Formats: sequence, structure tokens, C-alpha cells
Amino acid sequence: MEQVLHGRDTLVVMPTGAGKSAVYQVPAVLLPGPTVVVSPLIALQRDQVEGLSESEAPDAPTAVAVNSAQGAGETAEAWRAVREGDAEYLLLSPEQLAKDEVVERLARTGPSLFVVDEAQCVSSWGHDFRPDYLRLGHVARRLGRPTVLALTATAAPPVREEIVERLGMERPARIVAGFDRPNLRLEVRSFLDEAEKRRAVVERAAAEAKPGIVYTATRREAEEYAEQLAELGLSAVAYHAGLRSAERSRAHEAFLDGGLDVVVATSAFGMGIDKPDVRFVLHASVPGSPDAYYQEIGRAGRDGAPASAVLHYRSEDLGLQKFFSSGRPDTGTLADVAEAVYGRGAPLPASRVRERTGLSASRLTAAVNLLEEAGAVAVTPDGELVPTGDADPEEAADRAAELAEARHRLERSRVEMMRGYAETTGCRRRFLLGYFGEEYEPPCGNCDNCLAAEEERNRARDGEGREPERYEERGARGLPDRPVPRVEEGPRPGAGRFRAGARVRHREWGEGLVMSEEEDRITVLFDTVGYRTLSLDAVVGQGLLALDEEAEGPDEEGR
DNA sequence: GGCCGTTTTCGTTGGAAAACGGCCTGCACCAACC
Repeated sequence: MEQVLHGRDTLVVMPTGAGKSAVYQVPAVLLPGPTVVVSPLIALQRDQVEGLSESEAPDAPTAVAVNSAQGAGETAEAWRAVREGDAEYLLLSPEQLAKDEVVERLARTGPSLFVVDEAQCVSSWGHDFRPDYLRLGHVARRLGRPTVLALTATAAPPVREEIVERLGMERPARIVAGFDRPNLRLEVRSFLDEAEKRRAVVERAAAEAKPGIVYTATRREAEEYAEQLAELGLSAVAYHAGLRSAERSRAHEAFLDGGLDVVVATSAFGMGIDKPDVRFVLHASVPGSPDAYYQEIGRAGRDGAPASAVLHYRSEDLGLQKFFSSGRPDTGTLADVAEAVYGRGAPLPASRVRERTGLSASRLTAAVNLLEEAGAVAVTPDGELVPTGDADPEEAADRAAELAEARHRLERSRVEMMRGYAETTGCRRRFLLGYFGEEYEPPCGNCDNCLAAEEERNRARDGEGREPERYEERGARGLPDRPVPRVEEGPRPGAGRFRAGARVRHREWGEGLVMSEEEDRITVLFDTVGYRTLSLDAVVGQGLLALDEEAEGPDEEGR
């Protein structure tokens, strides 16, 4: 709040329920001019408008929204309220802000604060799904550069960097709260056979304390699991983007009101769900990144009471996530757009480029974003496209395609990090926290691997008289159902040399940032190839990495 | 990237094996229609 009040751009990473909204609400009242809040879902906008208007204080500021779901009369009234100072907050989607007339209207009201809620969407959706997210930095400039405040609950270091860069934040303050959720019990169960995995998911969902969420990779699976659970007598429904919106809100509300045991959902479910007593989050299939995984399991146990996060893992399931991460504009599309812009030589409205290339609005925006990043195309304040410099359109398209490729490599490496999480024999909490740039000293005492190790030690101490427990029985109790290899020996050579946060250099992969260090391996985020996990023995034995002593990360205020 | 169902291929003129094609998340917005 202090930073924002002083007019400093600020990035806030804090768990849901920690009071993120207050970070803009208090300064909003104290600063002159309205506050723009960019919110990804219309449903969220509704909740926020309601929440902001519920205040008991007599002169508490009110909130309005502008979106496609409300009528023309309501929208006109919202604009009037903002213009005449009756409303302090205006909530809208990035798509609204892609419209010239909306930005112009808003600029005339002289906003003092530009808030991007759920800011991780910039990185997770901006590149392909909702490209207007990448244009928010331009919007802020056109609004006269109000103070920019980005809010998110989950963002790994590269995501934070991307938010700062894409929103055009200047010398931002970074407030990063701790990521650890000690009451979440982390567990992974591995399977070779799909049918066996399905059985295990259903049994586990039935056995766990309710309510809970089961995440699936596809809509069809969501339907099938929901049906199976309902057959067992549980009140379970499916939730995915293929359902009618009335059905979705019914499921959503029933879950919040405590009327459902289980929601079986695709990744569509969850944003804006702030239910304290969710007791489990099961994954029937591996998600596409630790970012997505941590966000999804973070919906369990918000009341602080014990809750479980169980990943049902088959390495084959990673294939589907690789497919999901494979979409990107091809060189041909990029070349078409570049040629359309270069051929004209003068500013060209985006609508004309659409006519010439036959692309949809969002695909064109995605291509323009890449060409702009490649330094080949610029967008004028009026939203027209102009060539920059005198590059060859084909060259420009190649450069843009290379950027898309780099992005794709990063996404791929995130999928591989999920493999790393599922297959690690070390502390899972340390793995996840390391991914988010937080050091953690195991054992955590609340993940399957740490618990198994502890049990092993207890058995050794208690003497040899007892019959060793069979691994199947351990599986039934939620412990790893296969032996956990463990090497008890002194610290490895090189241990402690590559601390999280250190800059390193690899012969082939170039510069990178050490994200985490485990007993026998380190994970590095390379600038060009994304995440890589390296064996510490190989790193030391073959001198794979050089420490870059001078480089330092951005200063962050942690807590 | 992998799965699944269907078609093609080879030539042991039945049926196995290979090849092929379709499938697979996420939202806002807007125009057209009832």
C-alpha cells in the first residue's frame, strides 16, 4: 500500500485470502482519480463489484464493470458513474481494453491506478489464448501511465519477470510472500496402467474427507469420473468449458454452498473459488506445469486444517500436455502479417490486416505481439500497425518465429518439470518451493517421500524384530507403494556450491539461474532453453556449469 | 505426444502388422436468431 501510494509500480505475490485486494482498495480511496481493475473473468468482476459495494461505511466508494454480459443501459450508467466520480473502481477484461473507444474514454477520466488482478494470466494466457493480455502495457501508457499494480497468488520467478516486462512496469517494488502451505500433504502415486490409475483415483476420491476437487486433463474424463463417483453414491458433478453456462454456475454455487462432495473438473474450474474447507485436490492426470499444479492444489486447505494433494501420475500423460503447449503461430502466418504491414509502408488499421490475411482477431493479435517483440512492427496509439526500421518482412517473420520457438521450449521444459516433481525421490515440498525460488530445508514431514524416509529411520531404530511392512500395504495407507531409494552418505562434492539464486553458465545452454538444489541434483532455468535438471555429480565431475559471480537477481522483499 | 479405431498392405488369400486420421484446456466478444 505504501509503495502504491508513493506512486511506485508494484508486483504483489501473495496467497489468496492474504488481503491482496486491500493493497489497491486503500490507496484507491486516498488517490485522486478512478482505479482501473483488469479482471480475467466476468464472473470474477461480478463478485468483485458485489464485494466492493457491500461495505458498511456510508461513503465507501462503489465499483462498476463494463463487459459484454451486461446491457447497453447498464454500461452507459457505469461510464457515467466513473466520469462523474460516483464510482471509484472500473472493472473490465483485457479484451475491453483492446478497443480504442474504451481506452480513450477511460483516459479522459484520468485514472490514477491501473490494477491487473490474476496477473499470472499475462504469462499463461497472453501468448496464445488471450493475446490482449500482452497489450496491457500499451494500454497503461495510453492511459497516461497511472501507477501499475500487478496482483497474483502464484508466480515463479520467470513469470514475475514477464509480468513486470509485459506490463511495462518501471523499477517496480516486488512484494513476495512465502509460498509454503505446510498443512498440504503432498503425495504422488505412479502407475503403468491407465485402468489401474482410474480405479485408484475413484477409490481415493471416495475415501478422502469431503469436499474435494478432482482435476482431469480432458472434458471427457471429467464426465466419466463424475459419473463413476455419482454411481458410488457421492454427490459429484463435472465442470468444464463445454457445459452450458447455467450448468457451470449451478455447479460452482453448489460447491461453494457445501452442497457437493466432489467437483470433477478440467482447468476451467477454480479461479475465484475461495472456499476454506476443501479437504483434497486429486489430479487424475498430470497438469502442464508446476505453476498450474501449485495453483490447483492451493485451493485445498485454505482454513489451515490438514488437506491432501495427490497426483496420479503416468508418464504417458505428459504427451497430452506437450500437445497443449505446442500451439504457436507458424512462420507462414507471421510472414503474411509482416508482408501486409510492410507492403503498405504506412499505418494500417488491424481490421485491414485481418481482411488481407484472413486471420481471426486473436490469432492476428498473437502474431502482432510476436512481430512487435521481434522489433519488426509497432502499434500506434490509435491501434494501427506500422513497420519499424526497414527490415525484410521475411526476416522479421523468422525472428518472430524464433521468439515463439523459445517460448515453446520454456513451456516444454515446464512439462518436464512436472515429470521431475512426480519422479523425485527427495522432498516434494522442497522441489515445488525451489521452483518458485524459495529455499527450503527438508524434511518437511508432510510429503510421501519425507514420511517414508522417517518411517524407515524409525524402523531401523526400533530394532529388527519386526516384520518388514509390505509395500502394497504402505500404498493402501497413502505411503509410496514402491521402495524409495535413499543413499545415506556424507555431503556430495559440490553440494552447496550452486545455491538457489546463483547465476551460472553452461557451454551449450548459455546463462541460467539456479532454481533449486537437492541432494544429488540441481535445477537451472536457462534463458534460452527453459528448465533443466542436472545431476550434481555430472556438473562437478565434468565441470558443466561455471558460476557467474557478478550477476545478481532483482531485489525482492520477501517475508 | 500418445491413444484409439479404421483402413491399407502384404501376400501364409486368413489375418497380422503397419499406416493413417482424429482427438485432445482455457474466455471474452459479437452478430444472428428466437
